[in-house]
Amino acid sequence: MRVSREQAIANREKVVDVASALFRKHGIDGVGVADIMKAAGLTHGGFYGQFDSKEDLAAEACSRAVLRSWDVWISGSSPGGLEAIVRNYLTPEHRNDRGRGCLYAAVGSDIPRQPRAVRRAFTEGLRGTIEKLLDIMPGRSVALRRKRALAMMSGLVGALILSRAVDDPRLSDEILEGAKTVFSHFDKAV
Amino acid sequence: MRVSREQAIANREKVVDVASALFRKHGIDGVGVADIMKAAGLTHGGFYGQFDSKEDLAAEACSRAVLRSWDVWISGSSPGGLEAIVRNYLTPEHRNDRGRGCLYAAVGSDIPRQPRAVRRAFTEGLRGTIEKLLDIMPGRSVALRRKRALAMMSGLVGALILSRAVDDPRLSDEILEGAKTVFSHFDKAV
DNA sequence: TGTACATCAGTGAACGCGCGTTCACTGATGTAC
DNA sequence: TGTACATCAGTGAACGCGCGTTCACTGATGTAC
Repeated sequence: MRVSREQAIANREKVVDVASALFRKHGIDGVGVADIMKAAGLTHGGFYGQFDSKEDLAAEACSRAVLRSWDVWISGSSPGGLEAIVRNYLTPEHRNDRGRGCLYAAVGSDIPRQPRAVRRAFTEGLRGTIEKLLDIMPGRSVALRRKRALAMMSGLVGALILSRAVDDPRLSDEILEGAKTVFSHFDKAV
Repeated sequence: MRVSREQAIANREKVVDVASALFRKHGIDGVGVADIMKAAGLTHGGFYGQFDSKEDLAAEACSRAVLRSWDVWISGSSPGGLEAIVRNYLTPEHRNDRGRGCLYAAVGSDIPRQPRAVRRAFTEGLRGTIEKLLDIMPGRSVALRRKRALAMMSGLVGALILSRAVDDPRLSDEILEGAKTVFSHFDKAV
């Protein structure tokens, strides 16, 4: 059943989109090629006509996941600056919606075990996000602003990961609240 | 080949120890029961004489991983207080040695996908660590000290996860350094 | 203390299952005349 | 514009493999006399 060239391109896009959500929700090793293709409305056999391997798709899906989340938050939180980013990032909604949330928090501790291409995609995404955070970070020198950007990134990602890992909803909320309070104006220290 | 009762108990301990390291190094879903038993010097068939399931072992191994890392760091960093904990936690050695490092950073983003018993073990471990961090955290009120403890925990775990995920050694070192600088005296803010 | 037997920790083959990947095939699309 | 054929996106069965788990078995340990 051949389809038109545009349809084939649209199908490929759909697969990457669906994969970018499923990988974040269930982990890269937690979803199969067949699951992804099924969620995209296709059968698994056609996968290797579009991608070299699952690893190939994972790298592309990671790049896209970064673009679809962080880039939007940073420009979308623009008027409020850093405080607005912290407020938008550390919400119960973000915690509960892994599939559309931050890639770094969703698969962070899996990445060291992933193949090179996936790690590279993650790294380049993170590098870009840090760069953008640096642009709006206050501080006397670039070096200090960069340190703050890296620390803030760590704090946000860590808080989201722990709030998702924890089994107790009260502790989970507390983690989000604590991190929100502290990181909202942690740039006044140091 | 029956062994003595003490030997059997020692073997079980060995399995939990080995599992606690392998789970941190390769992820809970990244090591098989056979791998663990082999590393403990046994064959995989005997596993179910000692444990109900892989999940059962994973929960026990997580509890042990917490006791063998955080409890030691907190009491071991005692004279230097918080600053010493930050300094000891955010080192290249800790980043490079996942098997003997912090459980929260090693498997944090996998935990939401783990069975209930494993999540509970993680949660109770984290709750205890937070409590101990709270005891040495400065601040006017308990509520503030608790918020700081939660935020510091998030910052440390997030920084270690990102420094491990990243493919570029320079960026990785930078993350550790940035977080160390900021979190060493972030309690002076807020 | 020594012997005879029951117990049970550990062995290794086997199971069912889901995974990533391959492949012969199908039939609508794209192209050449 | 219409027809005949080549192309190739997508199908679904099949592959080899590793996983968690089960089970009949082994033989040293523990126990009863």
